[in-house]
Amino acid sequence: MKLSDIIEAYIKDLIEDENSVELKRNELADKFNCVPSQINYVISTRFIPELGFYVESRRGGGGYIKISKSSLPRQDYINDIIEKIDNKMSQSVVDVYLKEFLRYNILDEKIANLIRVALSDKSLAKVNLADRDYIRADIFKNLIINL
Amino acid sequence: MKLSDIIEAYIKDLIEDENSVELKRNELADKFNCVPSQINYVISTRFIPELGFYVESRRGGGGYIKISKSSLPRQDYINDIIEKIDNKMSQSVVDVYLKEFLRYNILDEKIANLIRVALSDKSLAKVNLADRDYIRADIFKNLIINL
DNA sequence: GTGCTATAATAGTCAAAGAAAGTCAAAGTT
DNA sequence: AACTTTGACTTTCTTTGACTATTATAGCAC
Repeated sequence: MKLSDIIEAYIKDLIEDENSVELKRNELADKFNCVPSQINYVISTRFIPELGFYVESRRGGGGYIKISKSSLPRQDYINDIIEKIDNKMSQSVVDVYLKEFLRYNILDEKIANLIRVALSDKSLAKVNLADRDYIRADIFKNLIINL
Repeated sequence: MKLSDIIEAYIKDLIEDENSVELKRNELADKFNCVPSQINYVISTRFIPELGFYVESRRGGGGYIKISKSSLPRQDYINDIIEKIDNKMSQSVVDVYLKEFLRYNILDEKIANLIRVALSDKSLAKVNLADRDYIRADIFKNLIINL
C-alpha cells in the first residue's frame, strides 16, 4: 500500500547485519517498480542523519548508495539523537523516530504507542497549526530525556 | 434513521471484532453515497474520547482513519472518569488523577511519569496560557483511553 | 603508454501531479 | 435551536518525471 514504507523496511532489513548496506538505486527502483527518485524520497524522509544514519553515494558507472547506521552504545545513541532533534517535528517524523527506537529496544510497544498518542494531531488539535510541530518536538524531547 | 446514525452503526459493527478498524474515508463515503466530510462529522460526534474511542489518521497516499476502542477490564471505570473530566486540566489536576490511577493499578509509575512529563508546563511551554489547560485535557483523555 | 574526449551509466534535484484526510461554514432538516 | 448534510478549500504525504551532475570507460590522437 505505502510503497515508501515497504522500501524503508526492506532497506532496514538489509542494514541489520553489518550496520550498513550498499544499494544500486536503479536496481532497487526496478525491484519495487517505481521511479528511481522514489528511493531518494525514502532515504531523505526515513534515513535521516538525526537518527544516526549516514548516507554516501557515487554516481557514474559502478555508482552506489551506501547507508550506514551509527553503532554507538545505547545511552550515547540516545543522547546523540536528542541533541540532533529539530525544534519542530511533524506527526510522521515522530513515527520515524519511534520506529527506530523500537527497533533498538530503547522503548517498548506500549510506551511508543503512548508517545504516539500524546503527540498525535488528534491530541494536539487545539494547538494552532503554526505552533503544533514545535510543541510536538518540545514534548517529544522532554519525554525522551525522561525515559 | 439518519445517515450519520447508519454510518455510526456500521463502524461500530466493524470495531466489534478487533476492537478497532481501519477505514478509508473516501471508500466509506462512497459506500454510503455521501461526501467524505460526513465521515468526519460522524467521527467527531460519535467516536470521541469521552466515549472511549481513539482515532488516528494519515493523509496522503495510503492514508487511513483508524478507530479503536480500549477494552481493558478497567475500561468502564476509565470511561466514567473520562466523562467526568473537565475539558481543561491544570498540571495539579493531572497529578490528582494520576495518583488515583496509581492507587487502583490502572497504570504503573513509569507510565504515570511519562504522562506527567508529556503534560507538564515545561513540555507545553510554547502553548499560550489561555489554551494550555484545554490541550492538556485533550492529550490526557486520549492517553488514558490507550492505557 | 599518456592524455583527451565522447559516451554510457549512474545518482541527485526539484517541482508538479496524485492521493488521501481535515476544516469550516453555509444550507437543509427536524 | 440543534443536528445533519454538503461542498469548497486546505494540509499532508507520496509518486512521478524531466532535467542536471558526476563518474567510469572505451576509443582515439599522439
